[in-house]
Amino acid sequence: MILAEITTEERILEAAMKVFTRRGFAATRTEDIAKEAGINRTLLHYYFRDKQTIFNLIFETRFKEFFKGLFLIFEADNISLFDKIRRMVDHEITMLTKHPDLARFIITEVAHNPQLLIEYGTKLGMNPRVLKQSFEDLVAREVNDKTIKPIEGRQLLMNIMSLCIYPLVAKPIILTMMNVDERTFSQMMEQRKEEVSEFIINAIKK
Amino acid sequence: MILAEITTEERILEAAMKVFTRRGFAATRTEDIAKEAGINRTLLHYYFRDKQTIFNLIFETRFKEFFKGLFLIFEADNISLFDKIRRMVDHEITMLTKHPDLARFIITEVAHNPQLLIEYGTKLGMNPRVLKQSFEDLVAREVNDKTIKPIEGRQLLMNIMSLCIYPLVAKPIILTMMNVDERTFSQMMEQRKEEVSEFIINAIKK
DNA sequence: GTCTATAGCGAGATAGAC
DNA sequence: GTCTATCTCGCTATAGAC
Repeated sequence: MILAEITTEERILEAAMKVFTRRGFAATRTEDIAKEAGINRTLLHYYFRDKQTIFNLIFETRFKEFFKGLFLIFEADNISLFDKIRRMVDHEITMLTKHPDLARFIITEVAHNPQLLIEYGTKLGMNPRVLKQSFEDLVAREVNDKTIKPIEGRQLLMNIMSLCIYPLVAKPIILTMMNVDERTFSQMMEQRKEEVSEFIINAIKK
Repeated sequence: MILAEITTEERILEAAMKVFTRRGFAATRTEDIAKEAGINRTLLHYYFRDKQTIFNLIFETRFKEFFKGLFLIFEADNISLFDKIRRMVDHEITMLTKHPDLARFIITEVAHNPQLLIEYGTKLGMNPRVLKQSFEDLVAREVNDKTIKPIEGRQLLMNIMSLCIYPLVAKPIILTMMNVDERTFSQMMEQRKEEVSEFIINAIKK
């Protein structure tokens, strides 16, 4: 039974993850977290000092989840641009489909407090400029070799991220506007894993 | 001097627009709005009953701003698919560059309360399904005529919206990650007005 | 219409019993 | 470790003077 034990601490973190990610810091009440965890609100303060402490733990975890896989693909060597795009698209859509509120959470919290991005980015050893540069250089080489149409690396990068991330960020709007249910939406995202890569490659190949 | 008069009521609405759009309902304090307007907090309650009342007024205005132009383009007849795409892209990027926090505001508030989309959509006489259908039919015809590669209308629509809206939604992240200043960012968005249309058209044309 | 003062309440945090 | 009771504070909203 020891393996099956879920400690109160874990229950709190699990619940805080759900609630913070769905509602954001400002709209979350500690009472919501306690209810979600099925525990008394006081226990939050016993295990973690205060709301902000719990939030910081959650944010770090989710921040890592959001960025880490992408940065690994950035760093990967000896991969063609097209394959890199395919990997990025597949990874982003797969990850965000599993965690539909994650992108909106990271974006809104960073918008409210841009310092978070610098702080946790540094903490995780990310150096955005270097990594972005590696992608931009790869694109520049392909443009120079005339294997793809002229495009700035940073514009292409924005296009890739947009096509993967936006549908999940805007999911609540899309569900209503397109009148689809959760199941159909999942199928559409599944379909995008293939189609978006090809869409991008068709857009840039000569 | 009468024309130059700005009433207290207008000042409050102007301030509320800024603060709500930047911070969202939950993170906004009425004190923030009062400070931004340069007035006493009590006056908010004199002119408008409470925080929620002000928010509703602001949300309706901003909701209209976000959706209206797009729906007019949807409805426009006798325009080729490619031209419709060009118009949508130009309109969305122009509008969102002017109001950089608007998309994030609409998305997060709707995510917290999906009923808003139905309520205000109906109020403004939008019927998303019909309008989306008109676009999907147009795409289906072009696919059928073999003038463009096979693609579902709703996937194409998502791609268009993604490429226009995401960079503005994620602006706070992009500024840091790409190490660009406000001015450079504006230039990048200006550049996108042309490039995104061509990117999409290249992706789907035969 | 605009201000000061204050009521009222919701939410975070703590004390202390068990 | 977990609970009940309570303190405190910040924020919304209102009363009432001017």
